[in-house]
Amino acid sequence: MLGEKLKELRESKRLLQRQVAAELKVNTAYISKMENNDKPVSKSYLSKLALLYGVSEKELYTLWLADKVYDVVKDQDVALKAMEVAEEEIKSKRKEKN
Amino acid sequence: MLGEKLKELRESKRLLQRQVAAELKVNTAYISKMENNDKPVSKSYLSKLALLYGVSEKELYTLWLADKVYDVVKDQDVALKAMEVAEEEIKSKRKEKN
DNA sequence: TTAACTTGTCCTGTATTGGGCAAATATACA
DNA sequence: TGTATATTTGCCCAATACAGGACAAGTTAA
Repeated sequence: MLGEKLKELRESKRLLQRQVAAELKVNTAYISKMENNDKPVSKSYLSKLALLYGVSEKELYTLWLADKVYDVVKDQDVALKAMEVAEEEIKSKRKEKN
Repeated sequence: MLGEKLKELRESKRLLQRQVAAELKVNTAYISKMENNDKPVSKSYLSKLALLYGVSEKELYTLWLADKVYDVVKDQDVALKAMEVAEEEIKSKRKEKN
């Protein structure tokens, strides 16, 4: 999800992986892997990528986090149920805070 | 969430941590930590616990997975949004399968 | 006071990250 | 068509993080 987004953004900006790689000071293989979900995107690059692509860091971070959640539950048949339970927990913790 | 459940179940069965610990062949400190969410519950114990407490392994597994999800998103202000995005991804992947 | 539970610290082993490098593929284009 | 450029893929590796506990000491509850 973050990978696809990054690819979309890069293409919409007409940038080459080579250019993005230079910006992040990594090689193109790593960029390719990020965009294809072969490697997790390192959190530390989110701000640079957001700046480069002109989107908010929050947007990228949300997708980054969604990827992490997805990794946890993918292929599990109780995935949706588990997420629902976790969601309720989040909500109830938030209420406590107030 | 799994921790609380395990504690509930144990108490409803009138078992001591010592007894459960013996069953799993670990010491009571570890049991205590599982029940208090100080340590993740090892997946490999779920079946034994389910048997011991007379509940389905699936039920415990769902809570176990919910814990994992919760760990990923807790304290993040985009938690709910991220989960929602991940949920959509799960659903769309499932549709693909058919 | 004793048994039950919790907490802090420590340790070992395994898994995961964050990459690089080289080779293989795909794409564009003259 | 050939060839250069872009991208992907496979394999590798070091560093770090995390799991799965043990143990001892501290607390709590009967």
